Amino acid sequence: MESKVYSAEESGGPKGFTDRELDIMSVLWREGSGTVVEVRGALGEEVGYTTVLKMLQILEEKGAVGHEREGRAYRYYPLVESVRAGGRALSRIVNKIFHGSAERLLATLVEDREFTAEEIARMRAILDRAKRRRDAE
Amino acid sequence: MESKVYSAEESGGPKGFTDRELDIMSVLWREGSGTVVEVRGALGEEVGYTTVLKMLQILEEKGAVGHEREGRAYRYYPLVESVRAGGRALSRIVNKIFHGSAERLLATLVEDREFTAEEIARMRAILDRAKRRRDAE
DNA sequence: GAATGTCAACGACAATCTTCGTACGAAGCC
DNA sequence: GGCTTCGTACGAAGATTGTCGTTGACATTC
Repeated sequence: MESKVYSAEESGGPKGFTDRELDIMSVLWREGSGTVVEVRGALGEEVGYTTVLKMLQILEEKGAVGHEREGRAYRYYPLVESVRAGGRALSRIVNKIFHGSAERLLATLVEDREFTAEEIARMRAILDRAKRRRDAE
Repeated sequence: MESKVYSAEESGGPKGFTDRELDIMSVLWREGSGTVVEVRGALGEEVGYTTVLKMLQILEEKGAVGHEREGRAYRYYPLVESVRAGGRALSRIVNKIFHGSAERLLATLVEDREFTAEEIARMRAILDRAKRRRDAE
């Protein structure tokens, strides 16, 4: 058997993803894994097969994904969690664009989108939970 | 007199900023404006003068900044608002990383940082305001 | 076993980004 | 006038991204 997941070492710098890279990571996060054909399909087949393959190879070199053999093809898996990537991206935005103010980020977020009453309630619940956690210390 | 602000046309695609570009935009947003020397100073002088100048010229070509003459030097101004850039960056993250769920984004945000009671209160106020605005329609 | 189809690997290519070195012009100084 | 200094403009070099075409290895099918 040979279900080992090959991957490049996740060395020093976990930089952000470019647009195309993010497209591909988004598919892998959503679906859990994917072959080249599957990822390309999820992207609407607007890019060539070899392009998707190349991007996956680049992402693998960066340590963002790994692969294992599945029949004749490779199945790729994300190696960085979406939440961690999201956290880094958010940090960057808060610091560089909103000058460290998460409030301003939230204000922009709620201004740009329409939320249902339920969504707002759940977001409040998230804050309340954070507050209780904070107060408990 | 010649206080006109020269700028490239802000044509179609206002894409995101790369890391270095964001560094520079961040300075301009925070300070309001800056000469090459000032921006470079704010960046800790870790990059060469001509590098900063070049980046500003590229940003100008993209329509992100404009400049006017000040003595012998140029003073650069941001032409895109930080809030708009932030909104675009947030959209990208919500869609590609959090699969469209602003709640999950918020959850990640509050998990990654420590907030004071006041901050949490103000963030709740932001949500309450959004809710009232929503209910009023 | 020859043709066809599937799939990864390799390498090429253009487009950025990021970094500067060098050149060039204008202002001030001696 | 000539020198130095301050500042921009130009262009080049290396790295990375993103796009494929082509090739070659295996399987499948006739």
